[in-house]
Amino acid sequence: MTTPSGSGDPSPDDDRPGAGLPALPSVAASTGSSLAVQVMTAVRRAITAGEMEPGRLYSVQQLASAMEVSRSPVREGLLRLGEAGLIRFHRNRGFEIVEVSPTDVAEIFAVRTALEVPAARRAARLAGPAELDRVRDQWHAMHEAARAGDLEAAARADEGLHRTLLLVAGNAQAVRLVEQLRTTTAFLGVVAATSRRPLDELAGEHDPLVRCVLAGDEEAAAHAMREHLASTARRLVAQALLAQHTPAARVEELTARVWGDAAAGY
Amino acid sequence: MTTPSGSGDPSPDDDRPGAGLPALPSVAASTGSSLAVQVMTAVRRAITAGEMEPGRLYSVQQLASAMEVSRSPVREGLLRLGEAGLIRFHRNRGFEIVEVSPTDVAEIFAVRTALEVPAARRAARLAGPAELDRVRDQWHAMHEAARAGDLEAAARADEGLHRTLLLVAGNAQAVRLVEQLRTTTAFLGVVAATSRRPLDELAGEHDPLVRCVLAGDEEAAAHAMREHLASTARRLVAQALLAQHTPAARVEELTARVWGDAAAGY
DNA sequence: GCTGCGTGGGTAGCATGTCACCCACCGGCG
DNA sequence: CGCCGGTGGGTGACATGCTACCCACGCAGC
Repeated sequence: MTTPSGSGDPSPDDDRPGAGLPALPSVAASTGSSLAVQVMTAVRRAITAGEMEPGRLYSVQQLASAMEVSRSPVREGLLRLGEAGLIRFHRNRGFEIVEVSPTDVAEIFAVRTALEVPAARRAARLAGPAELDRVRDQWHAMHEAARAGDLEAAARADEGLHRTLLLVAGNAQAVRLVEQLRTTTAFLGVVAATSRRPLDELAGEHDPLVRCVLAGDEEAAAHAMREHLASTARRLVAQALLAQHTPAARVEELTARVWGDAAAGY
Repeated sequence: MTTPSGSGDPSPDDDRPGAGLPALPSVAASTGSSLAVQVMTAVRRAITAGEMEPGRLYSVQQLASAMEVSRSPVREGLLRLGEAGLIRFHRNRGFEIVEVSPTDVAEIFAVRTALEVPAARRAARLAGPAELDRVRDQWHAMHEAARAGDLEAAARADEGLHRTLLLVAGNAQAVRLVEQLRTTTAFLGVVAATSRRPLDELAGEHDPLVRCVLAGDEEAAAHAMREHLASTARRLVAQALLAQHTPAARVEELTARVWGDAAAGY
């Protein structure tokens, strides 16, 4: 049993599709939820960790034996990832990691701008004391995580902050959609954060936004959110261009093309 | 084999969960794609047709035998529907059709406004001759369908028109998200269209929008799109309120609460 | 040496078996 | 008469068998 790749056959050409696949983080420990979502998490982490790369074909059977579960939950989790656009299935051939293109990133942030800028404006107006406390808490948590260098915690706090603002604005659908978009750009973000050192900077970027929301200044909050998202977009688009081996210029041009009058019109 | 429910046992009490389930439209004919998506389509149609109603518990086994396929593709399709929010699973008890709440509808249209109004503006500016032709074609198709009283065709043309405008605006992610939101409100729309007679009216509502886009008048196109979406939102929110047996008032108040300054700010 | 075709390995998709679990029902006990 | 624990049916989740299908490789023919 175990993985069939372990049968002492170190064939020199590991270039054929799906030969290597370094032992995936066994899914064993986390008993919190269904196996399918554990598989989703594991695959996402494997992608961010660079253990699975785009352009290569993997198979359900392969992952299943690597994770020591059956094919059913693996297939289920992968299908859900596929629906989210993270992987793509090729009928009877396997699936591959979808490379997030710079255009995708720019589009995603255009959408997020359209949704989150008005949300920030509304949050500044509508937030009650309890909600403001929650915003403050997550803000502090983010700075805390940044100081400790804890990437994952910082990402969680960042997500929580944006989520809270959207919730306060009162649109649950927008919360859902933004969260969905976020998972697509997530690994890019992690890679970007590890390759550089903008953790403090990233946390600090939220400061004006949070301050404006706490002060109830609607227009300033909207402006701060727009600036924050634009900054993040530039960073991640550049990262995506880099990952594609494109001569990492054209960042401004790409974001401008997709955004257009967004920055002015919203 | 076949369905076990056909074993000549017309027990009089069909009130227990999931007893009835009138023979679902067998999924046999459409061989275009995987069984799972055929199941999704079939279930959606069953919901719109009123063959499956909210508040009642159904099961995978039940649907599988009704459609004469195995449980695997049914389960797969249902999970995807669940992720989209159309159905909700109750652990070890079955699943139920989720009733689309008026709040959901209002939120969905708030999001669509945020995305589609700028898209209309950009489409008016960026559309080339070929794209304008396509817009025109779909517009004509919609009027044609309205004249013929073909609900489904009209809905397709409507969707195609909005999709084209978003595509012209250059944001594929927005296309994807709007399409996703659309499937949620789809059955409500169908019900609304059948119960009243606003097919011509609905088609005519697109006229100013299309004209402005064709004329390249950005601001007018944006304004027309906003008006169109607001009108549709009012209609569907009212419909949702009606479906919930709520004293169908408060339409304005609900949309205003969710939209807030959206109508002014975008 | 180059091209066309058969063949085999591997894959996704579907069908079916199995299990732990939850809830409704029911009979006995207080 | 009301509460309460046993029990059985039904469910989702997972494991596994099976099949049509696609693609790469290799061999025969030119």
